Amino acid sequence: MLESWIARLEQFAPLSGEDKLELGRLLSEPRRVHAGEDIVREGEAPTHIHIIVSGIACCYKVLPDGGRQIIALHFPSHACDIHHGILSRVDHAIGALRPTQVAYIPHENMLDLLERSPRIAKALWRSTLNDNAILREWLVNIGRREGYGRVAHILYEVYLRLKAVGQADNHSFEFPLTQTELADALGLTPVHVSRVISRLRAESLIVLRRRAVTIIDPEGLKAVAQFSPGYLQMADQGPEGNKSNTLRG
Amino acid sequence: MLESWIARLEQFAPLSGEDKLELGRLLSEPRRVHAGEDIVREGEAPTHIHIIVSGIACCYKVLPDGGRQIIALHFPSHACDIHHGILSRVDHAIGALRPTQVAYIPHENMLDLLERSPRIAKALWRSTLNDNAILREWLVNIGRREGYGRVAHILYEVYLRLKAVGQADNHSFEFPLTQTELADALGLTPVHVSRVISRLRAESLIVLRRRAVTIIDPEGLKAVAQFSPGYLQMADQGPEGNKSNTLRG
DNA sequence: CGCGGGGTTGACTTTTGTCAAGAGTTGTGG
DNA sequence: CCACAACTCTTGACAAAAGTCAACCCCGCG
Repeated sequence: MLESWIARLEQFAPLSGEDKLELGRLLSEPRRVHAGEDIVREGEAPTHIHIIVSGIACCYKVLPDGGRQIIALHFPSHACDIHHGILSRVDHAIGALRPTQVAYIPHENMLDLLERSPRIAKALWRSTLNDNAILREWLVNIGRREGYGRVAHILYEVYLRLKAVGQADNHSFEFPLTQTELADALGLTPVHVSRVISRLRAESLIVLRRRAVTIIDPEGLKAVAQFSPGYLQMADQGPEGNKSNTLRG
Repeated sequence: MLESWIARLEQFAPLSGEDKLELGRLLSEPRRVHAGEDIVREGEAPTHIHIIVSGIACCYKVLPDGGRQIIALHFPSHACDIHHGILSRVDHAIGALRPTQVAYIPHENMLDLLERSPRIAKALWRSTLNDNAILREWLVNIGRREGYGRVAHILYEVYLRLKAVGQADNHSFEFPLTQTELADALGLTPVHVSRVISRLRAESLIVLRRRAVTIIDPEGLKAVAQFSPGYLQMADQGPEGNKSNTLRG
C-alpha cells in the first residue's frame, strides 16, 4: 500500500529506481489513527510529513465561535503536509475523519533526500502545486456557487480524485463523510446539505446510500456543478485518468 | 522600487550580497499594465514570473456563468506567480486591478538561479508558503463568516499586509478596489458589500472615503472579523510587523 | 453641462440558517 | 440476537442573510 504513494508521485515526475528504494526505506510502518483524532494539531511544530495509507484525513481550521472549515481532503496515497518541513508552527490542523492509517517521514530525512534527488523534489513540488490548484477551485466553489452546485462540484471532484488512485469503479465510490463534515467543507450547514442532497437525488443525478455515491447522470452533475476539470491536471475520461496530465515533462 | 521585492524576500530567509546582485540583474525594467488588463491569461503557458512594482494585481477565475472569483490580491513587492515555472498551462488568470507596473524574470533564468542559490530557493519557497496560508484563511473567511465579518476580515488583513511593505501609516491605507472587486474577492454581491460597509461605518469601526481606509477601532474590527493573525506569519503590532515572523531560521 | 462609472438605498425574492421533532443507522454490551 | 444509546439524517416552520432589480445620487471628467 505504501507503494501507491510512490506510484502517484511518479505521475508527477519520473523517479529512478534508487529514488523509489530510498523513499521506501524512509517511510515508517503505518500508524493507526482513530476517527476524529488529530494527526497534526494546530499551532504545534510538526516534525514529520505524513502520507495517508488508508482512510480519509482533512486539513481544517477552527474559529473562535466554534465553526470549523475543512480546507482540504486527503485520500490514500496523498501526502498531506509536505509544506510543513519549513514551518515552526502550523496555522491549521490535520485530522482523521475515519479510522485512518498514516505513514510518516522525519523532516530532516526528507529535506536531505530532497537535496540529493532533484527528481523527487520535482515530483513533490508538482504534487503540492496540484493541491494548491484544488484549494483555489474550492475557493471558487464556496465563493461563487450556491449550495446545489457546490455539493455537485465536490462530489464530482472527489469522484475524479478517487478514480485516479483506483478507488472508484465506473461512477461509484465510497465517500464516508458525514453530512456534517461535508457541510464543514462547503461552508454550509448540515441541514442545508441534507436538503441539497435530497434534491440531487430527486433530480436523478446521484444515488447516495450508506456512504457510497453513484453518479447516475455524470453530464447532468457536471452541468449543475459548472465543472471544468482543468484544475485537477488530469483527464476526465477513461479508467486511467492521470495519463495525460498537463504538467511539463 | 525593485529592491523592495528583494527586501521582502530577505524577511523570509537571509540572502547573500551576491544573491541580491543576481536577482537585480535578472529583473527586467517594469512594464506598465492598464487597469483591467491581464498580466497572465487563463490557460496560457507562462514564460516569466512577475513581480508587482506598483499598483494592485489579482489572481482570479471566471465561471461559465460569468461570475468571477478573485483568489488572491498582489501588492507591490509581491511576486505573483512563482509556482508557474513548472506548469504548461495555468488554471487561473492574473490581472491588474489598477494601473500597475510589473517586473519579470524568464522562467529558465529563475530555475537556473534557484539551483545555484539555495538561499534564494528557501526565501521563495517560504514566500509561497505565506501566500498559501493567506489562501487557506480566505477559504475560512468565505466559508465560515457572514458578510459583515468577511469584509472586516479582508480589510484588516490588507492593512497588515500593506503595513508590512510600508504602505500603511498608523491605521490608514490606500485601498483602491471598487466594491464590485471587493465583492468578487469575498463571494458577495456589490450591493451587499455596500450595505456591509455602511454598517461598518455606522458602527464607527472604519472610515472609507475616496478609496482610502482608516481603521478607527482596530480592536472592534478584529473582533467582528474574528481575526487571528497567526496565518500571516507576521506580528500584529508596531511599525515593523515582519520582524518576529515565525518561519524557522 | 452632460456622461458614465461607482456607490447607495428601497422593495422584494431566494437562499441559507436555526430550532426542534422524529425516523433511521450504527455500534455495543448483555 | 436483542436492547439501548449515540449518532446521523430528514423534515417542517420560521428567521436571517444575501441576492435581484431598479431608481437615484455623487463626483470626476471630457
